[in-house]
Amino acid sequence: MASNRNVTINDVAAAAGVSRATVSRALSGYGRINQSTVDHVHNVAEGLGYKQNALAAALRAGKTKTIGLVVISDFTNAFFDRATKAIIDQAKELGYRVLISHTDEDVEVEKLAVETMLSNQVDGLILVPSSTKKHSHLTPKKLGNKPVVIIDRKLDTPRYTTITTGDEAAAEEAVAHAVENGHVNLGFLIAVPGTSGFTSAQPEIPITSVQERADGFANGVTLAKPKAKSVSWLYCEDTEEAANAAVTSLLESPKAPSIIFTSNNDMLLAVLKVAGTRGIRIGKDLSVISFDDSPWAAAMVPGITVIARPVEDLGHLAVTELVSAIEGKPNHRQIVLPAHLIKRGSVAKLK
Amino acid sequence: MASNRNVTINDVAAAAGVSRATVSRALSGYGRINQSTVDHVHNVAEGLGYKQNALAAALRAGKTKTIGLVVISDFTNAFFDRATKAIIDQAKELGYRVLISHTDEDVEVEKLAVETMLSNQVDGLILVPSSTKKHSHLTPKKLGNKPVVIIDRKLDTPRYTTITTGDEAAAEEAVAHAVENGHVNLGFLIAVPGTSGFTSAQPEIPITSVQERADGFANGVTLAKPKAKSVSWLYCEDTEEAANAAVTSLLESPKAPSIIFTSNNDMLLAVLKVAGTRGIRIGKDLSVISFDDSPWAAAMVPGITVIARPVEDLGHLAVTELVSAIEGKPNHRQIVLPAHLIKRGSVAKLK
DNA sequence: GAGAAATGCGAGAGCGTTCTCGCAAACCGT
DNA sequence: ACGGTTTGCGAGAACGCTCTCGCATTTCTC
Repeated sequence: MASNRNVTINDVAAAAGVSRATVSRALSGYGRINQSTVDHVHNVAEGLGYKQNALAAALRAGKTKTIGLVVISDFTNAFFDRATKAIIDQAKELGYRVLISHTDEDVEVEKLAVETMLSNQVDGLILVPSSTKKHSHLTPKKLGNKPVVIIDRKLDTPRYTTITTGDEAAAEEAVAHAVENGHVNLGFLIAVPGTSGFTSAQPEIPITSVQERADGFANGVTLAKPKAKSVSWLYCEDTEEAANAAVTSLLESPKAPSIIFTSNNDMLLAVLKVAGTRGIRIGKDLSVISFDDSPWAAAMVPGITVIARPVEDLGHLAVTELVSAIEGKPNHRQIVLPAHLIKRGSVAKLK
Repeated sequence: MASNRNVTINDVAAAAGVSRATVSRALSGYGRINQSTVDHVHNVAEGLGYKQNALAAALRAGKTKTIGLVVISDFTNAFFDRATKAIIDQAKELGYRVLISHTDEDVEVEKLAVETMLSNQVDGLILVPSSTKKHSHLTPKKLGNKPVVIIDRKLDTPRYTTITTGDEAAAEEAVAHAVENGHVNLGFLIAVPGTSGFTSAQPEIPITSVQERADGFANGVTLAKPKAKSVSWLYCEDTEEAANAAVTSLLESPKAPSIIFTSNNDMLLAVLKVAGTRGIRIGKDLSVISFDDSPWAAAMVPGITVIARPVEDLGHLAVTELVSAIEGKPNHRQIVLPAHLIKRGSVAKLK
């Protein structure tokens, strides 16, 4: 049985015949030290299989080189996986590790997640807040005055660097595109966390990005040149069952839309599924435009016309901004990255 | 400007008029202590906004309550996101945090990732190893004798608890299903990391799960009752370009298959895309069965027949096993979770 | 009510680092 | 050759916590 204790800096010091301080200097590369000692210590350390204890180093130095990521996660993961991967990769690039926690759009879970992060002494936080308004647990004081970057959505009091995507303009563009193609019966299917089932009366939308999408759609309708004949709005719980029911109701309505705009991929899949079951052909009998691009939306026949958001750029930038703040350049920027329409085959040309 | 230092256990001790030891006892709930003191300390701690420094606690106690996850990540993320989420959630359930790192099927990256994990004193590791054979950096000694659970694939020397899915049997079943439906011209498209472009000669497959899929397909062919007329094998780099080229080559071959089996979703999407471009209808002109289920495979028209792997169960179980080992019940189990065929509409019934 | 047992708490060491301080030796300029 | 500067390194404190040990006090037992 091998010795169970890890080899520490003391062991290296003893073996190299120098002091702890010198070993630390040699390995961390700071202070005044002779190059030959550095080499010697390195060799001894390697020989012993020494690995720094990041915990002890962090405790002493007061920085962990770790950033906390508190993120939601929808069931098709259009945002979560891509953003997460981009964040982890860019963090690694800049010498940081990432601690990840989910909140399923639940404020209490979010509060706990943040506390765990702080307890683990993360150097900074990237947050996808679950609510625009309920963020009393996200004050600078409660966050230990650590750098914070908010992504994907905004808080109603803009206190931190925030990076979002230009969903409103893109939604508007999507409606214009539909109208240009002769669609005058428009359906909108908006996923709203906290809703139960679905409703046509607009509920309070706790997420700014979703609100912006709804606003963008509404603007698009207002601006439409040949005035839209019928417009149906449905606000829906973000579950498969509710989404399916909502789509069914939309298709069975007397004023059934010729095109449905969906606010995320969960809703899109419900449209695809229900339409498929009923023999309704996408891009012919029914058109659809959805938020968020994905490999499968591009590969389907016909390809789904989507509003693509630069999710990787967003994650990448979030880390860059955060690390810059951690390393002493605090700034509260409000960044909006452009989203854009990718036209594929899911919008039929009517008339 | 608020005091920048965090409130420590010393501050609580001073404010409560007791010793550090008592505060620790009160908050961590161990040792002999009066209930009224516990309450008092809790109140004071709360009043001061005390938050434990997990780093210091971990350093002293020798356990971090953190598990390291080293995982690959394919571009359609059929495995990564679902497994990751399941792992994080189950870890949280059991009181653990998760540190995540990617290896893009690169052994060197993997080595570095593992070292980072160890430096951060994770209590155990969950690994998706990038190579069956190259794992000299994964010896128990190099892993600090920490508990390890291998998932999704095996090492050639089974040293750790390993959880995989029964891909071979499921692949066999898939071929049988195709043959039953009259398919005798079979195409197999296998993604093999490390391959350049695509080739019909079987390269060395560094990943056991992929090897098992290939074996299962081969068994299926051997067992086929009405003997298969033509069988084409293509081994392909896991990139979009290579996959598209491979599919094109398969479709243009004189012995073009009536059904293509794909070893993952990346390959499936290539089939879908190329077929779509050429006006070939899935489930009619061309059939397809792929590994890994996903919401979109189910929602497409026709639905894609897939071999579904219990990815969430796998992640869940991995954490449970790992934590059990961390907490003193070391065991080296080899667990195989069943994969199963989900029949949807992408397999045409011929003649 | 006296001895034994149990209870509550403080002192202090130690986890593995980093980093300031100060001292000795080496180097410099004139 | 001598004061001054530079260079290299060791001593030791500190980061915030846990946990053993031992002492004082309370409670139990007959």
